[in-house]
Amino acid sequence: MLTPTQLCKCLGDDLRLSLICLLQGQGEVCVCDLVEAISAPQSTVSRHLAQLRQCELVVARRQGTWMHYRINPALPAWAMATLDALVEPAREHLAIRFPETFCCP
Amino acid sequence: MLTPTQLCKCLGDDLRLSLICLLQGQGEVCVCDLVEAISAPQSTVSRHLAQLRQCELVVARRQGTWMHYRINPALPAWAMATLDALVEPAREHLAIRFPETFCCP
DNA sequence: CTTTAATATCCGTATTTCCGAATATACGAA
DNA sequence: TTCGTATATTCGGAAATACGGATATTAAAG
Repeated sequence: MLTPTQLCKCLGDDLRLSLICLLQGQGEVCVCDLVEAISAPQSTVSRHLAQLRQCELVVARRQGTWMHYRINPALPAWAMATLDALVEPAREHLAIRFPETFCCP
Repeated sequence: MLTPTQLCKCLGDDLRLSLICLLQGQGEVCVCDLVEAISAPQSTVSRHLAQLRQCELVVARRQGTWMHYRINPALPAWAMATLDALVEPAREHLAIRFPETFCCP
């Protein structure tokens, strides 16, 4: 079960916080879009996504060879509130820009 | 200036999050009370307090030989909102208990 | 000026975390 | 089955972080 310390540890990294910013309010996003938006090596993005999954901050759905990630909708209220407080200033600070077109249907 | 990632990094540690829980809503608390409440070596507590000060999450006021710490009242709104979301569940998870009597006036 | 109490800093060590190339896996198409 | 694409995991090494005993600093008291 997700603890406050774990949540903060997850969010206390530029790359993971960027991933959360890209997912928050976007429904599902596939890995290739995340890799492109973050412009980091695929293995790095995948490793951080696994960590977010481990903490149950995100959930994944496979569709063929693609994996679609989204914020875990079953997150406890305090965790949701934390994301709500952080995502907007984080988007600014990390200069998050969404991909112009999403690669997966 | 405090960034979202920095804030999360600060809160992503049991001891530092415990300190924040002890300070939140309590006004000023002196180091000896924090050391007692957390029951960790004094040098450890002091080191983490320095880190929180460095990020401007807390401010300190000297009164004689004592140091009184409190949450930085000038924290940006998003940081305040983050603390508000996290402190209550963190108090439960970390089993924070306040000292019965405070040692300093 | 010396002592005592409260707090901060130093320092060597142990642990954790991060990275990305290489490799493995899962799946659909031919 | 074989190939190609998307994603995950492995691995060794580099960097950051945490620890706590010892020591330094600061200030009040005698």
